[in-house]
Formats: sequence, C-alpha cells, structure tokens
Amino acid sequence: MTSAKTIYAGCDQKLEIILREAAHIFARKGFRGATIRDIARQTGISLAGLYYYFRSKDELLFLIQKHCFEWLTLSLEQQLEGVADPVARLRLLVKNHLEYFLTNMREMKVLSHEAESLDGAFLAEIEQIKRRYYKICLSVVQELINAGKMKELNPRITVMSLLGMMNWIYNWYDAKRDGKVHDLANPMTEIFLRGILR
Amino acid sequence: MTSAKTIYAGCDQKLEIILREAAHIFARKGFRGATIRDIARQTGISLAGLYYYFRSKDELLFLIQKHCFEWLTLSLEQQLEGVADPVARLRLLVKNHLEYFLTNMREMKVLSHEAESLDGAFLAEIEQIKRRYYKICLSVVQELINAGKMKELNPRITVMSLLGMMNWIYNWYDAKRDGKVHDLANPMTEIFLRGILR
DNA sequence: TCGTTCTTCGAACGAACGTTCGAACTAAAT
DNA sequence: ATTTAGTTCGAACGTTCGTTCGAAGAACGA
Repeated sequence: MTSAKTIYAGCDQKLEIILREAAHIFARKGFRGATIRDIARQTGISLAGLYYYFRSKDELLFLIQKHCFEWLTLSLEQQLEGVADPVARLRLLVKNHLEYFLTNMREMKVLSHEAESLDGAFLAEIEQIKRRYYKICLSVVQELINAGKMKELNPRITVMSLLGMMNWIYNWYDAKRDGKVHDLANPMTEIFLRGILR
Repeated sequence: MTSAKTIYAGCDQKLEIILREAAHIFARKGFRGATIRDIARQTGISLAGLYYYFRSKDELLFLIQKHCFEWLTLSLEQQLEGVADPVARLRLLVKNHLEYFLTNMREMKVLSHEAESLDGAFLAEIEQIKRRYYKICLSVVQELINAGKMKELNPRITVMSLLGMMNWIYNWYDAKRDGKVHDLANPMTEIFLRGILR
C-alpha cells in the first residue's frame, strides 16, 4: 500500500512526509516566514537530519512545486485525452483544475503564492511546466475560436481571466461555507463558458 | 503642487517617498524578502534615519496597505454614487477596480500578495476595510439578483470569482503585451457580465 | 564478528536582519 | 548667543536563520 497522497509518488517514503509537512508549513507561514526548524518540529526529525533528504530550503520548495505542478499537468492531459468537443474540453479543464486545487490546497497555494520565491535553474524548470500548462489552456480556448463558438476575445486575456478566477480560491475558499468541488466548478464553469461563447 | 501619486495624500512629504519606494521593493522582493536596508539604499536615507518616520517594518507595510485600500474603496464609492442601474454599477465596479489596479500596480500587488503578512491590530484594520469593500461588491451583485437580471448563482462565489479574475492580474499583466485599462476591462466585463446575466 | 553503508543528530558557525542608542546637525524662536 | 524641537546618522546589539561538521547509531551482508 502506497502513501495516502499520490502527489509525491516515486519519492522516498520519509521524503514524502517531509514534503507534505513542509507544504503545510509553507502554506501557513509563507516560504520565507517558515523555518527549517519549523519543519523539524513538525516532522519529528532533527534540524541536521533533514538535510540528508534535501540540499537546501530552496530545493525543498522546488520539489513541492515540481511534484504538484507535474501531477496537475499530467492529470489535465489525461482528462482531455480522447475528448474532441471544444466545449467539453473547457469544462474538463475547469473541473480538473478545481478538483486538483481543492484536493491539494496547501500544495497549490504554495505553487501559486510562491511563484517568485525561486530563482536560477529551479525557477526555470517550474516556469517550463507553467508554459506547458498554459499552452494547453490556450489551445483549448483557441479550439473554441476555431470552431466559431467563441466571441472575439483576446485569447491570452481570456485564459488568464479563467486562471485568475480559479487560482484565487486559496485566498477565500472555506470548505464549511463554500461546499465541495462541484459547488465551485458548476458556477465558475457556467459564468466563464456563458461569458465567452457567442 | 502636491505629490505625483495621490495615494499617500495627507502624509509627510518624505514619508510619501518612503512609502512609495517601500511599496516598490515589497512588490519586487516580497515583504519578508525585502530589507529595511534595501529601502534605505533606495531612498537615500540612512538605516536609522528611516525609523524616524515609522516604528517598525510591520507598520510600514500596514501604512502602504491602508492607504492603498482606503483610496480604492473611496474611489469605488464615489464612482457608484448616483448610479442606479445594476448593470451599470457592475460595469463601474470592474472599471474602477482595474483602473486603480493598473495605475497602482505595485501597491495593489503588495495589498493582494501580502494579505497574510500582518497580524494583530494592523491585520484587523486592513480586514475591516476588506469587509467594507467586499460588502459593496456583494450588494452590487445582490441588486442584479433582486432586479431579476441574474442567474441563480451563489452571490459569494460569484463575487469571489470576479475578484479573483481581476486581482490575479499582478501575476501576468505586461503593459507592452496586454495594452491599457480598457483592453483588460472590456473583455473581463464582457465575460463576467454575460456570464452571470440571464 | 567485522566492515560498510545508510541514517540521525547535537553543537556550532557565519551571515543577515530588525531595531536601538546617543550623538551630531539644522533651523527657527527667544 | 542660547535654547529648543525637529531631523539624521554611524555604530552596535541581540536574535534568528540556513547550513555544516564530525561523531554516533542502525541495518545488514560477508
């Protein structure tokens, strides 16, 4: 039996725990506000002992963001596979994004909110995944345009508006108040789809 | 002749400069990543000399957020004043928000992105303004519902979707690529309005 | 039992940070 | 000329942080 959270598959089991707890702490305190000592306390591993599993605090953030983003992208590609109808594809995009967001809220908050906390090669690799994800979103919108189903809207601004609508949820979503995935996905899909279709 | 940026009206002239430069640096490096020494270098004031104008780094962030948010709210209230038509009011809300955002991008990024960086009395006061602003947005949507012009959507989720769409722009807006205010406000208004109206 | 590799940790280092202190400078008022 | 209040700053303090080092323990095959 594997770990409860599938995001960190392929990792050492102890590293999984570290990444999960670190994501939790980064989400609550912010990357710079969080401390390796916080993670040591939370995981029960000593301060020095943690460095057996990662080389630096930056690499720790990188690993969290990378795993989170790669799974999100992979999940989207799988969902869209074999679906031809442009409207259905957009619905799937929204559903996948929000489902993943709510299921992995802490990691997605870290991915969204700490987008500028890395630099160098780490940042470059995350941005590469980001471009790949953005390209898929753009193509879904472009297919709607090509099918003549969409109003004449700037594709980039259209996609960014949708992503903003969805990514912002880490600032306000409250499970008790706002319900489950479909309680978000339905109105958001409705608003956006109806908003861009002819 | 007053200062170039009206946001910090009512402040000591030198404090205005400090707040403006600090907002610039907080936006670029993040609140915790930025240093009082950075602000000293940028303003030409010595490290110790800065503390004549504010009591702590936290208060500095608070002052930036407070001035920014109060002006935004005031501007919205003035724009809506005397306008009765619900659809027109929503258009004005979007226009005001985006106009203000693009005009004061650095401050609005600091306001949006550092929403959890304060605590205690500072946080409480900012959240009070936030509730006031949110209430206005909610009432604008509620008026649309009462007028029977809107679909049956959860008002809270509707408002948060709109705010997310707009607030996210600090993550992607590029003046050269994305044009001016109306290049954003027009498509966003169109998408959202068409998305929620019957 | 020995030797090797993997894993863990207490202790400490060096750097960076927010903040403070007391002195010095300025300028207007007495 | 002296006082007073407003303003500025070099230097330093105390704390916290990321990271490192060397040793010790655990696991396991030879």
